[in-house]
Amino acid sequence: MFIIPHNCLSLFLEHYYFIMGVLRKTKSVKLVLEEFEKEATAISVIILIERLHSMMNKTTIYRILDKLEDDGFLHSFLGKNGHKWYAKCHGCSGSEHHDTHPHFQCSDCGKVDCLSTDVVIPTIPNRKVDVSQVLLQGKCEECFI
Amino acid sequence: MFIIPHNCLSLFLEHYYFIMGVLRKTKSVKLVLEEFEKEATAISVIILIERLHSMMNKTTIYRILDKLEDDGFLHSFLGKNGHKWYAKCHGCSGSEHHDTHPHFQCSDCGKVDCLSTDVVIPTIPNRKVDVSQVLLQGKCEECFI
DNA sequence: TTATTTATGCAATTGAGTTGCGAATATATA
DNA sequence: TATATATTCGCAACTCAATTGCATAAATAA
Repeated sequence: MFIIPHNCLSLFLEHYYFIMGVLRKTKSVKLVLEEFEKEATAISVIILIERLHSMMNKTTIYRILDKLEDDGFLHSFLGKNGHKWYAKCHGCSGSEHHDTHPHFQCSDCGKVDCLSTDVVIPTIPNRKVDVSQVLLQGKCEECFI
Repeated sequence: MFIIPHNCLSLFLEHYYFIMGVLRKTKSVKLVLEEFEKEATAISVIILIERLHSMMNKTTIYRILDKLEDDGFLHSFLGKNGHKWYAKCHGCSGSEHHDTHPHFQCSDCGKVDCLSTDVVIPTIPNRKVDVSQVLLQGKCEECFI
């Protein structure tokens, strides 16, 4: 794995172009990647469309997010009302996603973070658990007085 | 709490009518309750609409489910594609829901169960966790060879 | 530069869930 | 039992996230 300095847009892009299965270096892909570079937290598709709608079509956004997830660059999950969110992956590849970490959504401001704290999933008799989706809701650091 | 024999429809209904804030004993409410009496697992709204569409309108189903949840008789959660599921509550009241148990969705047959096994949610520094939603996915007892 | 492949924009569509409103039905009152 | 009145229901229209098909635009290969 490469270590990408947090505010280096070009390296971040290069990293993606180098590692992943992108076929064309388009302006749209660059714009979407930049949003995730700027943002430490997760971003919902709705917010992303809102931010980028003057620069690209929502269909394009959906398609790029799909692709970035396939490539192991982003992972997706559902927020509290079933809407889709995306966040950067750490240590994932195109062939496998390693992000079974919980997500935390603030009930006040709506912000969503990836938590590094692990949630221990108990083994269930006679069942095989492949994926675990944990969404915690409450007050985030800023809304928690 | 009353103990309701599992195959006794009338007692099940009476229990609801006795405990809850239902105002009218309608045929529609009875039909929905009977579906949950028959079924040990959770039921998705989509399946419920499919089953009952010849007997009642989908709007009515949505409204009844809403009400039964308010009354603490059912609890709801989102399945893997963000669609709503409902299951019977155990030990909930109109004022408070006690079902923070995980749900298990089979990736083969799609069935969803409530698990009694508890998932321990770690305390997160500087945050207050109010709600935890845990959805596990894998193979259920029947699809697990 | 030109040919070829892939990505994008646009418009239309899908499908879960919601809303407003008039009609039907359950319960209360006489 | 008949009538009043409050709640519930059905229907149609709507909202909104997400998807699809197809013609056009843009990126890369030749």
